[in-house]
Amino acid sequence: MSYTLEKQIGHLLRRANQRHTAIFQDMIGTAQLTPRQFAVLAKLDEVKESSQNELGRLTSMDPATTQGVIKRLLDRGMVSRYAMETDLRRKLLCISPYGKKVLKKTYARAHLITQKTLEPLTEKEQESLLLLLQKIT
Amino acid sequence: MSYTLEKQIGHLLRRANQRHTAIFQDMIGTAQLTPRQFAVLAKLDEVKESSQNELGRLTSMDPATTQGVIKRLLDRGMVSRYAMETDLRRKLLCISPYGKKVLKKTYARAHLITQKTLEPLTEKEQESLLLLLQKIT
DNA sequence: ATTTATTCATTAGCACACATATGAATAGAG
DNA sequence: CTCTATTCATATGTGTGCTAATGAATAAAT
Repeated sequence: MSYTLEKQIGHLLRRANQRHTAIFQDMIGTAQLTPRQFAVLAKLDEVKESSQNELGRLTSMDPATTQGVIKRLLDRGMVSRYAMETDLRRKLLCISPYGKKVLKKTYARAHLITQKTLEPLTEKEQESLLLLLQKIT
Repeated sequence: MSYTLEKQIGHLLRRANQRHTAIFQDMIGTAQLTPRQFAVLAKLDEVKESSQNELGRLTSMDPATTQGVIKRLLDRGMVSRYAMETDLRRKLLCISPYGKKVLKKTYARAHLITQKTLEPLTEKEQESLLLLLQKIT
């Protein structure tokens, strides 16, 4: 009946995620963005425009979660929303000039956060971990 | 300026965790336990008794989160709570007979959930992943 | 032995994350 | 060209997960 919580993949994934989130929180600085908010801004900067649900799919969030994240970014003026004439269900989203400005200042910090998270590993181990995680995704 | 969300450690950890949670949800069966609830029951079965905060530390949850998880397990009669005479701040927790019964029936499923989560990887890759995750924790 | 610091459990508030349901709008099949 | 199925955004409810604050109790230090 040996069951060791500390060696379970679920527990380890959760703890690793926990640590990364804490590092993110610590190092993200004055931008005051959450990991999800940053991911959405970065993706929106990449694709330029997108509907809400589509953006959620691009960042691996379900519609209900996406709605909340976008709402907070709208409230803070980092994202703009327009009605779409060709499809009245959709509302097109794009990053606002302010959102873009914040994002640009945050990329460097995001890089440092990634470094700090992977710090305990060698270069090869880092690549290996990313590869293995991609495989189970 | 190249920033690829899909290759970020944070994003990959989150997605891997997401997938594991979904598998857990799918396969946990009639016990209707969440990953956290199962972790707490398993740990409580291991240590036999513990205060709430201590149990939280053993399962990597902060006191506020622990409180909610324990409350739901208490409501469902899977955990019992006693006042502690030597330290009036603490309340001793232990798994109830019903909780133990549910837990025993769930261990096998937990094992299958782990297998399913790691399925895309070879045996060596699985060990490697667990090791790397432990290192960044 | 009194002050100070720490710990315990709880609460409030914010931010995901998911299931499920809704009404509106579009797309697909006959 | 209807009827049906799907998609879009939203809403509600539950369950983490965190910060910060609280009051009660214990431990540590002078």
